[in-house]
Amino acid sequence: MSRENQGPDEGGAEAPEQLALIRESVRKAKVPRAKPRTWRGAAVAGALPVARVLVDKGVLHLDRYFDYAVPEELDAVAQPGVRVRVRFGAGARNVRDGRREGGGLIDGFIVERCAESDYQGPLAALAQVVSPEPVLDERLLGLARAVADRYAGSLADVLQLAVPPRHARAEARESGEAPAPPDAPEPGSWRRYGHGAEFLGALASGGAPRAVWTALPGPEWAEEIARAVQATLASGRGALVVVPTGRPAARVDAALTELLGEGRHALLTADAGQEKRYGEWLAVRRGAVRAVVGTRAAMFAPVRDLGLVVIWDDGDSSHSDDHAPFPHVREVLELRASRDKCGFLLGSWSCTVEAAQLVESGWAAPLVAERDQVRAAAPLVRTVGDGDLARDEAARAARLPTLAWRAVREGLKHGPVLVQVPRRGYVPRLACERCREPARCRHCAGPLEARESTGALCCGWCGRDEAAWHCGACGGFRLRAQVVGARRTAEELGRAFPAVPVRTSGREQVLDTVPGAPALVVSTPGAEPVAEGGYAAALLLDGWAMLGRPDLRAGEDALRRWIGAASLVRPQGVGGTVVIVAEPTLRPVQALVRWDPVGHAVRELSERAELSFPPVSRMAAVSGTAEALSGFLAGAELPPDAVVLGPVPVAETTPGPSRRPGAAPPGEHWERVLIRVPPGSGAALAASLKTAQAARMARGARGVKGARGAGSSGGARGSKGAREAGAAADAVWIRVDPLDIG
DNA sequence: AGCACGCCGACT
DNA sequence: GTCGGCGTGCTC
Repeated sequence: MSRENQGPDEGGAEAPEQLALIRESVRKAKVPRAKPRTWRGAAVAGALPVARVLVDKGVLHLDRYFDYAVPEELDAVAQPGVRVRVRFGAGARNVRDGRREGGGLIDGFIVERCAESDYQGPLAALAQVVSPEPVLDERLLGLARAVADRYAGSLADVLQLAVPPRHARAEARESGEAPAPPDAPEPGSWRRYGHGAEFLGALASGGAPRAVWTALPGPEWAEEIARAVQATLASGRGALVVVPTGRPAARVDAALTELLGEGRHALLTADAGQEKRYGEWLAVRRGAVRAVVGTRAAMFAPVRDLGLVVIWDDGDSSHSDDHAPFPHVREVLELRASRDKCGFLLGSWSCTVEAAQLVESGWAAPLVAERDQVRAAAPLVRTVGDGDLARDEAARAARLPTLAWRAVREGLKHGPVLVQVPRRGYVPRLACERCREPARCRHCAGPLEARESTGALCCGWCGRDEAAWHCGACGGFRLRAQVVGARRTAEELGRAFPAVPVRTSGREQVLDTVPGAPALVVSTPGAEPVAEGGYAAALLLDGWAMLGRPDLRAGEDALRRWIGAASLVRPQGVGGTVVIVAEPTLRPVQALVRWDPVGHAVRELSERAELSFPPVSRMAAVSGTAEALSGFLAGAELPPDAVVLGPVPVAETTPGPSRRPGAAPPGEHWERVLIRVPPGSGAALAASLKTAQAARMARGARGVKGARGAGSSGGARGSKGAREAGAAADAVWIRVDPLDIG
């Protein structure tokens, strides 16, 4: 049943403007098309009087547009892409005595101007055009929609990531003119790679090459990226570079300034203020700046005539957005490269399984150096395994094997020495030092943990203290336990090498660079300072801890972090040495010794294929109460080749600073299924999940609380009885490409 | 989410 | 008759 408020003057041939106010609702035969009009009888735009608006209201509407009438006075500014404010809500149609009540003002974007609407009813008018700046052009909208589809998320959620909040002062400033394109660069150190010069040449001549680039260790990568950008600019196109954090962003920024001069590129990072951020973004959108380097939010930067997208170090978890629908920079840039037919460059010292897959599928070409180039650039890597440690009683007590000791002492004669220590709290699980049997609670067999505060042993499941643990398998009573933090390692090393300054770099305080003079630099992974002239040596401690995590990516991640540290060390030709304390038979350790991250990734990839694991198969996780989950699955029309794994109980909300999205709210029991589809069915899976979710929302199921950020929780649980409790219980969380599997 | 509509029981 | 609680459905 439709409830049209058709006025008496309805359906005639009168001009769209100057329509009388609608009074009481009069039911009439359906009129095929609604005429735009405004409530107070104000005039509407003559041509294209309907504005199709994307209302920015989260998960509610999924991907629907709403039509509004364009008042005459807004005709000129109400162009596609501009931000608007509109009345939205049930109250908006409460028409009595010509007064509209309720229906608050909310933000939206005009997506399109049309001659008529297919909505059968009177249109409300745009309340306000916030600014004439067309921030959401067709390209960006298309990309946002593709990302929403890929991740089974809502368009509005993606737009929140893609369009920064407006800042009026920034908008008022002129952005200036785009400078003339620079000359094409010399290949420089790109010559070290088989097809490096060729790749640059293709970019400079307007081509769209796609490459997975395994960067040689050392500091040249930033300049190499800058040269690729310059080559793209030389072709008259724009370029976009996304790096994981502010530090590498600063390096690429410096390299671009060096190569292109000031003012030819924008730096888009999270720590800039809103005004600066929006100003830079606008300069990019307006075409005044053609090159962008930034962290993950920059992946949506509206670069004009995009010719190249670059992602550096795609294995870094910072590339995964932490807002719904959790898009990953690599995936978004892949979409951009495909949609805009532009070049694509994925660079890393290491290699993810996903990168290997891009090469294997033929989507991108490998961009690698010859073996002798690798040997010339990489340090010498030596291992200290369990066997060596066992034979090395004295060193064991000091946690520093003889070989490592010697490498440090030797290195310190020639320059700074890096010591990489896993972060505290990076502990996998406690195990018997002698036989490696995991340490379990004698009551419930849960994993034993060391209490944060006291270090005392307790059970991670039942919480009981364990005062006198001994190994059930071999009777040993020593645990291989906590990773010693960077600070304590620094103290120990300071005592061992009293004449040498010791510096630490970690989460709280990250050092950017250290001088080339002899010093011990103790750092957690990812926080390693760059040393002037490179480190003379590096020591990678507690490798077992890095590998011990119950995660599909543990091996790949460990190798990435080791290579990240080892890449800061001088080449072996000038004495650069790395000592890693880890079992030399383990695959990632061997890959480090051989400096073969690609081989490692390729092997992982084939194993994942055999096991039907991502990224070969695509997975999605759906979580909620048992009831909501079964209801969702019953209603979903999954692709025929989908396999549903589970449900299994969701791990209790982890006690920690950030509650993981998809974890059960406190006091609720949630379950999770993983849904897996074979290669080629990923899009169908996402579509079916989105459809099922939309259908559920349309019926009573209330939106997922906190879908827009992990924070918000329960609401008015239990207060108003079944309705609200039922609504919360109905909600399910959907995450395509969940991170924590394995 | 909000909000209005409408159905049904209770009461001046 | 009419008031108001709450279940249902819509938002241009």
